[in-house]
Amino acid sequence: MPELPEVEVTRQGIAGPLKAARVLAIRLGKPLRWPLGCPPDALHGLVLGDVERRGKYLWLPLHAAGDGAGRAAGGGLLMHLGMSGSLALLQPAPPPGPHDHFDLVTERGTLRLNDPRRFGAVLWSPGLDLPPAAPLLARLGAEPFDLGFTAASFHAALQQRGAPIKAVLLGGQVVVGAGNIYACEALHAAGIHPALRADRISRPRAARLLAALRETLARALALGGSTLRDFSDVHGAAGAFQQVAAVYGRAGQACVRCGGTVQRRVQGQRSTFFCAGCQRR
DNA sequence: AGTTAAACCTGGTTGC
DNA sequence: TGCAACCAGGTTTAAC
Repeated sequence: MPELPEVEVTRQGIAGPLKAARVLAIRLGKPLRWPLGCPPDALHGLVLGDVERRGKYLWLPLHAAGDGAGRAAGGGLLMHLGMSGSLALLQPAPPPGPHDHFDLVTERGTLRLNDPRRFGAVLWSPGLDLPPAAPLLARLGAEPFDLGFTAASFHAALQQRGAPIKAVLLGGQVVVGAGNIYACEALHAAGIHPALRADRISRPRAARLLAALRETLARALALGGSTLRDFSDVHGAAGAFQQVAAVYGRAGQACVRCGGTVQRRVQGQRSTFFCAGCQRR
């Protein structure tokens, strides 16, 4: 499910309610991508701080109760929603279903991860800048809404890449946040062919692509993300972006901009949707 | 080094 | 109706 907008919608839904909540218990379901990395009991009594997002990861800081400015005790949970994960904040929490694989029970509700495909992850790390979290985040590129990330730096990074621009966007080593839906949509909005080599994109077109990516992600965020199958926000509400997608999932239909036919092709073992009429190499 | 395939899983849809 | 094949929002790991 989740690309940056869906993860950010999730973060915004849980950050306020969980702030300063004390952990009462952990419940584990079937295995996720990695083991938790600590005994579940070790989290009892820890208190949640401000939930952060890095790329498509969520970071839930946890510190010892009554730990004012003293010890650097604690760490946090690094969470990823994988392909089919979503978080819900439940109060009270009903009995877990067959795809509910992680519960963080707090005094202010239960944060529950539902993930049918189990590509998601919940990982304890003593710090965001320490293993095992650090090596996972180290490969990530710039945050798309970071004001320090400019068209010039985007263009410079693209110059180092010989892969198709669609693959570069998906890879997340230049800029994070775009998954298959928003990579397709941003490229369409920018009028760039998905198979164009990244290092052949001119400075003006790179600027246009960065602007298109930001607009696409911001619009999706405003619409609560995309719900293709099973994504929902923490209150169970579906996103609406998929209803306004220009190319994603629209193979064979008319391009909303030029009237051409939207094509589907497989690129790096992922479906790419684009319009050959108005997306140029 | 850098790109491409395989792997991790389940479930829904499509087609014979 | 049954069943096989294919498809799906992601990322790591192994193989060219």
